[in-house]
Amino acid sequence: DSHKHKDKHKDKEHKHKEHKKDKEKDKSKNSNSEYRDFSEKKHKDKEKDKVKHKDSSSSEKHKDKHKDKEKHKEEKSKFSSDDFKVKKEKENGFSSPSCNRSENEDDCLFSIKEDKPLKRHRDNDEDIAYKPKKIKTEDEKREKKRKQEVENDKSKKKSKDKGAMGEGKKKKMKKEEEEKWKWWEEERHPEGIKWKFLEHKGPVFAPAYERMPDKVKFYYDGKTMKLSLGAEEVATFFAKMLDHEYTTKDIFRKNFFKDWRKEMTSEEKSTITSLDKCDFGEMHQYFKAQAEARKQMSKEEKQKIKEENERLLQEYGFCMMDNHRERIANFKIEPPGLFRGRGNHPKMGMLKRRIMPEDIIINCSKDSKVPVPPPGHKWKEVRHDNKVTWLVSWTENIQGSIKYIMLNPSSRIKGEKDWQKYETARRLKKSVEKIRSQYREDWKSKEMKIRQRAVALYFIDKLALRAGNEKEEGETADTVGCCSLRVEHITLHPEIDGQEYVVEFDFLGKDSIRYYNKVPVEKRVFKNLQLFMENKQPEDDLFDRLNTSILNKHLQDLMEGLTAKVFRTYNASITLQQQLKELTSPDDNVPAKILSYNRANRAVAILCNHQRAPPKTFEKSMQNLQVKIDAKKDQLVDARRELKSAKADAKVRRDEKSKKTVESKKKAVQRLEEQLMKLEVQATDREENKQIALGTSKLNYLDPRISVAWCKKWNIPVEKIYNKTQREKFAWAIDMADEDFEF
DNA sequence: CTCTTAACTTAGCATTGAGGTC
DNA sequence: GACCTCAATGCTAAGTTAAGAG
Repeated sequence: DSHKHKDKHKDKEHKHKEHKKDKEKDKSKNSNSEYRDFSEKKHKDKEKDKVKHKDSSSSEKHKDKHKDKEKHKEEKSKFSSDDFKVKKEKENGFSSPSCNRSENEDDCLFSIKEDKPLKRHRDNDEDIAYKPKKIKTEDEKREKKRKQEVENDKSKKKSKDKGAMGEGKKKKMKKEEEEKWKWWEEERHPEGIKWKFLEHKGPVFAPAYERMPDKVKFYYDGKTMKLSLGAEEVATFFAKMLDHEYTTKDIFRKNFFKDWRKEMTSEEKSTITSLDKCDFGEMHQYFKAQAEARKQMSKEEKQKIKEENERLLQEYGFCMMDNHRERIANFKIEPPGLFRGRGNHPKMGMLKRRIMPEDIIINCSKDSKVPVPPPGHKWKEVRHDNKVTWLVSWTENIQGSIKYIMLNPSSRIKGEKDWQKYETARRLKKSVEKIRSQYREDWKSKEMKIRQRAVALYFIDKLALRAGNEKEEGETADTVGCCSLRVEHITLHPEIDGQEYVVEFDFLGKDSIRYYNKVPVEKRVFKNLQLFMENKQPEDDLFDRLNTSILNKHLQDLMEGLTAKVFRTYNASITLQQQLKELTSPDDNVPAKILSYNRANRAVAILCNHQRAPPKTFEKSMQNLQVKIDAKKDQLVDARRELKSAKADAKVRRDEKSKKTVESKKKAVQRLEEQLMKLEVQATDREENKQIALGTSKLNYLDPRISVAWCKKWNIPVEKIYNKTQREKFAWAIDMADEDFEF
C-alpha cells in the first residue's frame, strides 16, 4: 500500500516538473525531490499529506506522516506566530489602514501601454542637496555626517591626539594608532577611488596533492587498480565524502563520474565505465584514520602547526592599504574538490578544479612590490585598478563566476561600506511613510506593471523578502525571491482560520531555505494577486511584468540609494530597536536583559527567515542542561534547609559565630538562586533558538549602534553581545554610538 | 529593453579549538 | 590529563546591484 503511495507521489512530482519543462528550456531534470535536509523534510511532508488525503490508509508510514504533519503545523505557527506579527506590524506602522475606497476601482481595465513614468518628488529636503550621481551623494552625505561628528568629538580628541603630544611621544602614538586606527574619524577618499596604495603578497595556493600510500587500494569491479595521479586525486575527493548522503544522489554521482573520467588516462577511461563498480572503501577508511591521527597528535605537533599557520597569516594574511596594515579575509585559494551546491543543485558533484597562478589576476598599486608568483609560474595578469577593492581574483569553473580575495570586515574599506549601508537605511526611515502611501496608491493604478511593482514592494517591505533576480534555468537550484515568485508559490485564502484575505507563501529562497508564511494582507492586495494569477499556470511568474531591475530603478527614483535590500536592513534594524524598547525590563539582571536582547534579535531573525537546521546534538545538550538545572534545584533545597536550621540555631545560641553561619548560608542560597536563574534563562534561550540563526542578522542587518547604545544604556558589557571578531567588525559603532543613539 | 558580467554582500554549514567537565 | 561541548571561525555558495554591450 505504502509503496503505491510513494509511486503516486513520485508520479505527481514528475508531472509537476514535466509541466514546467514545457515552458522552459528542455532540461533533463531528475524527479529527485531533495531539498536540503531542513527545508526538504517539511516540503515533502506536505506532499505526503496531500497524498494521504486522497486515499487514507492506516499503515505505519501514515502514522508517521501524521506525526510529521503535526510537527509541521507547529513549526508553521512558530514562524508566523501572531504574537510576533502583532508586534511587527506595530513597529512597522502596518496598523492595517482602512481601505474603504470603492472596490470597483480595483477591477477596472488596464491600459496595456502608456508608460507614464510616475515622477516622484524628492521629498527629503536633505536629499535635494544631493548631486545626481547616486554614489557620490551617498558619500557626501556621509562625509557631511562624519565631519559633523568629528567636530563634535574634537574637544575630546584634541587633548588626546594632538593637544599635548610632544615630538617624542609621536612615534609611540603612531604605533598604538596603528593597532586601532579610527578610520571613521578620517577624511574619505573621493568618490569611486577605493585606495591610493595597495601592496600584498598574493594568495596562498592549496597544497599540492600528495599520493596515498601504496597499501591503500582502489578496487574496480572487485579488482585492485593503481590509478594515475590525476585520477587518484579526484577519486580521493569522492572517497572523502562517502559518509555524506549526497554521494548517493544520482545527479551528484553522474556529474562526478563525468568529470572524473576527464582526468583519467585513456587506459583508465576504457576500464572504468561505471561508478557503481568503484570501491573507494579503503581510501575512505584511510582518510578517516588520517583525521583521527590528526586529532591524536601531541601537543608539540599541534603547536608547530599552529605556529606555521600563524606565520602564514602574518605573511599573507595582511596587506598594506593606504599606510595601514589591514587584515585580508580569505587569502587562501579555494582548494580543488567536488562542488556541492545548496539544495537541489544541477551541478552538484562536478569537479572544482585546482587554481593555478596562471589563473590569477593580481590587483595592487603600481608603485608597490608586486607579489611574486610561485617558482616556475606566472600570473595571468597584474593590474592596478584602484576603483575596486579586491586584491586577487580568478574565474571559477563551475558557474564561470569570478572569485575574489578581499579584506576582512574590520578593514576600513568594508567598515565604511557597512556604515554607509545603515545610513541609507536610516534615510529610508525618514521617507518610508511616504513610500508606503505611494505604493498603496499604486495598487489602484490602471497600469498592470505599476500594480505589480506596488504589490511586490509591499511584500518586500512587510515581509522583508529579497529582491529575487531571475536565474539561469538548470545552472542553479530552483529558488526564488519576491520578483521571481511564481503562481505555484502562493495560495490565496479569502478566509481562513478566522482571518480574511490570507496569502500563504511557500517557496524555496536563497540557499534553498524554505519560506513558509501565512499572512493576512489588505483586500486590495488580495484582489490584485487574484488578478495577477488569472489565466496563469502554476509555473508562470506571479509578477510577469516586473523584474528587479525595474523595481530598483523605481526605488532609485523614490530615494537616492534606495534598493530592494535596503528594506530588509531598515525593517531588521527598526524591529530590533523597537523590540529592545519593548522587551527590556529595567529591573532585570544582566542575564535576563541579555535574554531580552536575544529575543529581540530573534524577532528579526524570524522576520528575515534566518533558519538553521536544529543542531545534531540539540536534544542531548538540552537534556544535559536540564540535568544541571535539576541538580542546582536540589542543591538549592539543601542550602535552604541548612539556612533554616542555621537560623534556628542562631536564635538559640545568639552568638557571633552562629550569626556568621547564617550570613554565609544566606549568601550560599542567594548564589544558588542566581545560578539557577541563569541556567533556566539559558535553557529558555536555547530552546527558543532551536531552529533560528541569530548570527546572520546580527552581522548583516542590525545597525550595531543600536546594540551598542542598548549596552551603554543598561550597563551591559558589549562583550556579552559581540564576540571578539564582531567587536572588530563593529569597532566604528562601538566607538561612536552613545546611549542616545536612535536608528 | 534584454542579456551579461563584475563586484560586492549575505548565507548556512563544517570544522576548530578554547574552555569547561570528568 | 583526557574528554566534551559549543561558540567562534573558516569556508565558499548564493544572493543583490550597477553598468555596459547589443
